[in-house]
Amino acid sequence: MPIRNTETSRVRNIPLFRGANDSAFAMALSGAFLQRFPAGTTLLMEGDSVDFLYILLEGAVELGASWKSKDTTLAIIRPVSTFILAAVVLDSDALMSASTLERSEILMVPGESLRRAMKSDANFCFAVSEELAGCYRGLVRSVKNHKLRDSTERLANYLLTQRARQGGKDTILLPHEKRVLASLLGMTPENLSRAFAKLSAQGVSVDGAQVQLGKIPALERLARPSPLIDNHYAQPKNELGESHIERGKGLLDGVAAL
Amino acid sequence: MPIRNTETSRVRNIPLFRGANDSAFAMALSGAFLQRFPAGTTLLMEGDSVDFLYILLEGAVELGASWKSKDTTLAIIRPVSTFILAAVVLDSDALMSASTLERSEILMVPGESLRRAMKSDANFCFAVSEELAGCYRGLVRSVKNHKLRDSTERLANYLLTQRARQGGKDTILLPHEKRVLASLLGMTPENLSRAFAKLSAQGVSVDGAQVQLGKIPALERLARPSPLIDNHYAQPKNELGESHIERGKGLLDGVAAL
DNA sequence: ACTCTCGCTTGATCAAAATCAAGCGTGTGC
DNA sequence: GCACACGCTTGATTTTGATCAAGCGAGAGT
Repeated sequence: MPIRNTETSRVRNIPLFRGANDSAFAMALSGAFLQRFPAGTTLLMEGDSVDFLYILLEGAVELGASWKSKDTTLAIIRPVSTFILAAVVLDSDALMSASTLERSEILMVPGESLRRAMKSDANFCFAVSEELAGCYRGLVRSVKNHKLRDSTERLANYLLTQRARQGGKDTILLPHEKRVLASLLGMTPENLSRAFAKLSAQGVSVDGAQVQLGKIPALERLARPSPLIDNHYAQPKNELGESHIERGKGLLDGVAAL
Repeated sequence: MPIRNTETSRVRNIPLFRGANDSAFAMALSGAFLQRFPAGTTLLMEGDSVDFLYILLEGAVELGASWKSKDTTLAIIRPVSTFILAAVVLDSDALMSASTLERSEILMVPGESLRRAMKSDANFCFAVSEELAGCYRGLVRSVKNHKLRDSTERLANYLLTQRARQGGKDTILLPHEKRVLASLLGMTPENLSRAFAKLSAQGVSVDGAQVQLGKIPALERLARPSPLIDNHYAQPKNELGESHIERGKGLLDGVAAL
């Protein structure tokens, strides 16, 4: 599918491409095409060779991994963000699988074009480094989240993060099915239910996808959110829910779709 | 401490700098200095602003994190490799603490010089992107390792990875204290002992830092090592034990100091 | 030699999470 | 309407890992 002007300008304005010069931008997008996928489509399996950088324009995609009949969700991508950038830069195989959670619109940029553009424009290349560094830091947060907190604490922090991102109101909307959320938070759906039940002591009440946070102070006391693990300030997100607010000394960064 | 020629040429030859042009290399290292630290020195705490890229030339350093009086080891760095590159690229605060496990020799490169060098030389900047992508993929492996395997499986895979890296012999030497290893593998020292005990069924016997792997096939049956999680082929390592064998289509990559 | 410390192990107990097994409610398709 | 599937919840049970509490053995300092 051909790329329309609207898409081009949307992509031109994401942090990755904003600083690129016109010829590098044109070079990167040469051979790129737009594709639409229904929900539940597998875009990429673990171990596949990666030929394109994916840029999610609409919809949602899940990055996951599996081993010995277990599987887990590593991140959920929301527009506008790129994914599998690291594999593209190294021209190597995918370490994660990717599949659409909703009907999605994805711009597919040939890896070779992207790498050539990087080598032709140091500013663009620097932006790619920044993006990768942001992804890396998002993952560091994720590892800390998993190694240092138990499942109830992870859920409590997830709720507070969503609250911050959804405007600070005391009622939030879970953006995904609970089973997906459970997998993202590293637990079973059963335990997610139980974790919600435990948090009723902190004023949390659930009705479908709606969650009321009744006693924020109590919830914060349990969750102890930390800017070194949680990023409450991301909105446009990349591979790991990473915001580019990160740019700029001292500002908040990173983060954890989880 | 001034930088000697030997150090300069060692650094010049690591993947990060090999492709840089001479002026970018000189620019990056302008203002760099060499420093020696005894074992147990804290180099950096979580949340500190990061002014230097660290390049470990000798010794070993532990990257860790803590929350609510718990702490964990995220990675162990061995020469020659860089660490906290991501924070330097984004000029932001450290998400991990760093401290020496042994007496260490570290080259400290001012962040600002590094960023200027990146912007002046697209090839160098590309190498930084590759390095970051490798770090990122190492962390992805780490997350998979933790979310998909239980502690005994992690230990079994760790042993097989060490075996491969130490030359394939059936006796390996644990490179760190067991308590550090336990933290890296995401368990308590007590449970590490018990995990070793369980693996005696797979022919594993421990004597201090020496570990005999008596029945490799049995151990592999339990461990089910996967190239998408474990990297058996790394030797020179970066922030996450990442090897730059990764470069080059199709070759193995990533990995998991853990 | 003698303690002291320290790293490690072992056992007993406890807490957290996975698993197994129903059941409930809503929406879809027939 | 009715059956069915599906996502979610709840309870019972098992497994896994953490915590608590000794104890062991090697090495350092006195």
